[in-house]
Amino acid sequence: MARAAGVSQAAVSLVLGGKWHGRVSPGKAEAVRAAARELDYRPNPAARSLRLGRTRTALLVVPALTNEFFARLHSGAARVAAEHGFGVVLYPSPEGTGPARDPFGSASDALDGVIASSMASGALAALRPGGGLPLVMLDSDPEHTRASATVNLDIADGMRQTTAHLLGLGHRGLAHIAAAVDSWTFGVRARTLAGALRAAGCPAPAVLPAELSVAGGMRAAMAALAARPRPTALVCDDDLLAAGACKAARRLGLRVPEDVSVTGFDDLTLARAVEPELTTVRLPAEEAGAAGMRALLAVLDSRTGGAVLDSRTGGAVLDSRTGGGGPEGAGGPGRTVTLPVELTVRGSTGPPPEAPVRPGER
Amino acid sequence: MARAAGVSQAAVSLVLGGKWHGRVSPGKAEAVRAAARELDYRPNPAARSLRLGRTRTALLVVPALTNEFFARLHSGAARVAAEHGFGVVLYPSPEGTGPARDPFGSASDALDGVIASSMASGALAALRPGGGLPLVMLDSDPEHTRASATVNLDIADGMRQTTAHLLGLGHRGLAHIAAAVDSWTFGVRARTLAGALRAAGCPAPAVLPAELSVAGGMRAAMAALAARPRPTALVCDDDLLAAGACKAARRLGLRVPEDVSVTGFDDLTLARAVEPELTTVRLPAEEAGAAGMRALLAVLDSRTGGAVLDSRTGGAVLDSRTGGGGPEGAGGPGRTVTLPVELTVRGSTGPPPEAPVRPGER
DNA sequence: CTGAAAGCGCTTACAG
DNA sequence: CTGAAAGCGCTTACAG
Repeated sequence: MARAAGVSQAAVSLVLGGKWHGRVSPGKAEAVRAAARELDYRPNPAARSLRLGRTRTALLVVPALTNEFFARLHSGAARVAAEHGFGVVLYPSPEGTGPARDPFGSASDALDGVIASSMASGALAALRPGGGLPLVMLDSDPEHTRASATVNLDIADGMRQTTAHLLGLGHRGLAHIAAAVDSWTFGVRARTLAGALRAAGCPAPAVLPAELSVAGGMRAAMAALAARPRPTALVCDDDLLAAGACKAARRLGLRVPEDVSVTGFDDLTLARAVEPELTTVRLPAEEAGAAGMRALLAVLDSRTGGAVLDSRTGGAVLDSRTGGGGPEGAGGPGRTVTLPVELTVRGSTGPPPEAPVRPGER
Repeated sequence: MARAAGVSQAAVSLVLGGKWHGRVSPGKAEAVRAAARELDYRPNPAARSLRLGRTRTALLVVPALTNEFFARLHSGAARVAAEHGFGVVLYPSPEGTGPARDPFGSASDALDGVIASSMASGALAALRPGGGLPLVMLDSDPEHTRASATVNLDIADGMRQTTAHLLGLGHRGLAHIAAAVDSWTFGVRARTLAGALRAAGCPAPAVLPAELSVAGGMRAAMAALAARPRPTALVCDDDLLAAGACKAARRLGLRVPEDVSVTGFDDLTLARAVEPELTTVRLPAEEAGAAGMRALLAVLDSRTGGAVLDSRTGGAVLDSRTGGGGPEGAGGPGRTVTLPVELTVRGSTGPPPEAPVRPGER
């Protein structure tokens, strides 16, 4: 551009790249900037990528973007990426929670790194980015060693809060409407619920596997509520399942929460649309996406000696983190960050029938 | 790659590009393919883009991906894109339905084309892709001349079906819970509803603007239901608003549909999660996204003399279209395609109180 | 049919 | 401080 527009040739690169001090005279630099402004010049990213060997592009692998949780996750990741001149490409996964098959076989862009969230257990092996691409795992088993960093939500604590809330209300007979998805995040929910009940001296929960949808939750809850003695609370792995559980109760002539309490997970828009509104664990999805992207950028930065972040932001990645990520921030290579979650109590839970809260028990 | 792996140099390009017949001997061609398989070779897309001047990347501009409608739209567009070796990048728009400010100022990839959906009226002017990038509009004013093609949903027909359904049940006093978003799609809904009621000799509907959310719908519906005579049906621009309207009714001690009927638009997951389930217009969002991408690919193809599609699929774009796009298919340059929509009747509508359906009136 | 070369637009050493 | 050049990995004319 500047060849025609003003002054020299590749001084443009130096000036626009911000590394001209002591290499280009101030007058020339200003001329370059003026010309760039004038022509609305933008460096060709393909040429840039070819030269640099980096693409400023991250792949985000999620089970399904039509799930609001993952849409929020994407939103947070894309925001942070954009702040640093990065793009996000989504693995075009088919509908459903199936794992990605071969994200790297598609004609996608070349990638600088990968962020994968909530993958099914078996899908980890399939994640084989060639050439040692940095991989950040979200909502996944921190023991997975392939990951440069892991950003998790405190799923276990969310389930503990849920259980404590129900036990505090006086419930003893719980059923678990469990997502029929073989992933770490749902495994934690099941184990934590079972463990908390055991610790409280309650009977083990009935476990009803459910397809991850409103209809699936309804079917599983119908079965759960047919058992005798009937459970007084249904702990659902997800708000969709919880909405379905509420429908099942109503269909059976039971009132929520008077006859049966229902809890969810996620705090989707849906949680406040249904009646009664759902008691659910709010998961900071957008923050998780943002933290995941920050962690990836940090890994990239450390591998290139600061080239990733400095070129645009002066390396402020770790300063702009969303609070709550623990004292160490969004996580450097190999680290695991766990974001706190919080139970939001709404109308779908109450004391069990014929068993009012005993004073002193919370 | 093949330099080290097997035979010649740029014969690789010919062979892998599928244009080697009569230019490379069959033996060599096979050797190249074997080597490529062996090394899991993939051409560097940056180099390819630099050379070709095309990036096989489309920008999808939507108000907010956390809205399920747009997530589905994206899903359809991404699927078709992937089938043709294209990528989709999303404009990283902030939450909310605000228009995109400057999709092209970001450090995004270079683009081959743009698909924009449901933009606010004022946002059209801001859509200024440099260099005459092809633009496909979705769910937008077909009069907008900047677009190479337009893919619409038959919003007007959906509203007519809704109105006919309610009038058929005996309703005469309708209120319109209208999304407070200045876009073509919501303008059509308002005009069509008003027109249909006028044509039927009914009073004009009260129009209550509402923020596009459950809470917004609830607030507007509370106001609508405070009017006297009270409307017997609330026509909502969106399922979120409809869910809010149901909550408002319940809060006022009114039953849905016995005391007041409620209709929505979109057929989101939410529509079947609430109780009663929503009567709503199902919008084929994924098909619209797919048709939009097909239209864009067709434009690109015509501009490059077939290079876009032939290289991978033999130009089968227009053959693989989802049915229902009208006799002309997904649309060539400058054309408008309108996808049909269908009212889905569920539990949130019924006869008005004290006005049973008169026999013969549908 | 085969091979050597040009050139897409950048960035970064490398001589002046 | 300035300028001319190399080279990232492709694709496509262009001579043999």
